[in-house]
Amino acid sequence: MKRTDGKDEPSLNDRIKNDIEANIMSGAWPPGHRIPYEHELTQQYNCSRMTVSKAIAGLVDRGFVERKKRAGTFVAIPNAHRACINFFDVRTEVSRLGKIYDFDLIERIERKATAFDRSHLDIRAGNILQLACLHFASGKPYALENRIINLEQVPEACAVAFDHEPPGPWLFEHVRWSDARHKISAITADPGLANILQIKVGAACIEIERWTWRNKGSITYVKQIHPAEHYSLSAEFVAR
Amino acid sequence: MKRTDGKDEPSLNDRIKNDIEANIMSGAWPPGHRIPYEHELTQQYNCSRMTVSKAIAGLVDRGFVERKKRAGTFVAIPNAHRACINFFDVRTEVSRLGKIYDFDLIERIERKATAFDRSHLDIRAGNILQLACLHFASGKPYALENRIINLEQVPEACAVAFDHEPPGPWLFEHVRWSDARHKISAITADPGLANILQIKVGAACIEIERWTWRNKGSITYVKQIHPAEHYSLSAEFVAR
DNA sequence: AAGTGGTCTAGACCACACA
DNA sequence: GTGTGGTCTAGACCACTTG
Repeated sequence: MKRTDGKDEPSLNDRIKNDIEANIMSGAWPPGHRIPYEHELTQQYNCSRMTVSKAIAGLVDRGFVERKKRAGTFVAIPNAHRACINFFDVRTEVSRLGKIYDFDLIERIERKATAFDRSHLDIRAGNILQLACLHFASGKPYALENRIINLEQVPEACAVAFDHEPPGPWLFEHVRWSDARHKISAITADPGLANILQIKVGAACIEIERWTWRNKGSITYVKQIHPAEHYSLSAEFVAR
Repeated sequence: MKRTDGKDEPSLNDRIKNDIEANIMSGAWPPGHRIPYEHELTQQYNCSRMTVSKAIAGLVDRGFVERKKRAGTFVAIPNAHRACINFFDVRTEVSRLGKIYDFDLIERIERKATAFDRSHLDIRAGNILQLACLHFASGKPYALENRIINLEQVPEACAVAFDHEPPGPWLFEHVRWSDARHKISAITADPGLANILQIKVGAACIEIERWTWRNKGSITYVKQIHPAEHYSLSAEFVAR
């Protein structure tokens, strides 16, 4: 079937997708319910199987249905839902808040990997670059960042001073990564941290640790500590 | 999509995907680089255009490339990366930790929506169900949960006592939602909270708030507070 | 053994953005 | 105009799984 010219906004496979999704959302097709076979939808929409397959593939990607060979396609039984956080680098984050970004480079050390570095970067040996910096939003401390970079994976970092450009954006532009793991915790400020972040001792902070890989090679480990008073994370739902 | 976890032979479109991805990952094709035209890939892999198109569609979904009509397909310029948290209900979460789950229903109130309820559920009027419960992991307080349910969207909840099944799993099974927003913050325990969670006053806690909708209808708002000492969130990278 | 989804082909027409 | 991606067809063979 050719597409009827004129008033066709959505593609046919989008229409099929939406129709099935509506049936699931309304509860008409509860979890575990078998949706029509592909060949039935083919007849119902008077289209080829490829089009039906593409529609269902989209629903599979979003976790609405599961395909089982020889049995059919079924409304998925949700057991978890997924929430996504968009992590921008701190500079971008502060800009998006409409505040003026600044940062101080506190420490920049190039050295052989210590036991700490080896465990956090999951490497056996090699040289690393350790960086510490304090990010400001309109003059107020916004986050303390401690980072180590695996120089075997990112040798170019040796040549960068990081006194004018923070390491986050630089890495964003220079290194492509394939995997990252984050750990989000809550801590209270000890006197040293409180002094740096200009908050009260015992104040709540959010700690974000991130390990980053390109394929199997560890790129960087970073720990960012934010005063909780003016910081929270927001995450949006995605089905899958 | 076919998940080739084992020693499966990858499909042709998977091979094309992986080849392109490898070129992007290695840096051979930097951000902004135009990847080969579809008809070129068609020749290179000796396959039909549909197969190439399917491969590229997968890369678009994962945020690796962008297609532009009349111009070609280009390596995407990353400006943020996305991390996903899998939220299970607390009962499942505790079970997955290998601990014994239990909970106490502290409060169950059915009432007309107050100003608090109306702002948190984004409704003008109506009846709501307020629930408070304390979750335990092997006998230790694991999380304090405060929840309100919009009875206009979930009238069946009226008939449920929630003294044997916690509200999270019940909602999971009975209501399908389309959108959710989460806010993750760090707080310190005041004396009341410390007493309930059996932690020290001033101890760090992670607070997770969640607003849930089905299409435009607000379903539930929930706030969970976890002692930070034994709790953190982990998030995995997804390109898009 | 039968019927499902998984993948693929070799075409086709279209809208669109750029030259 | 021209050539790109966007979508679709009407078949086909295969692997898998379950009745």
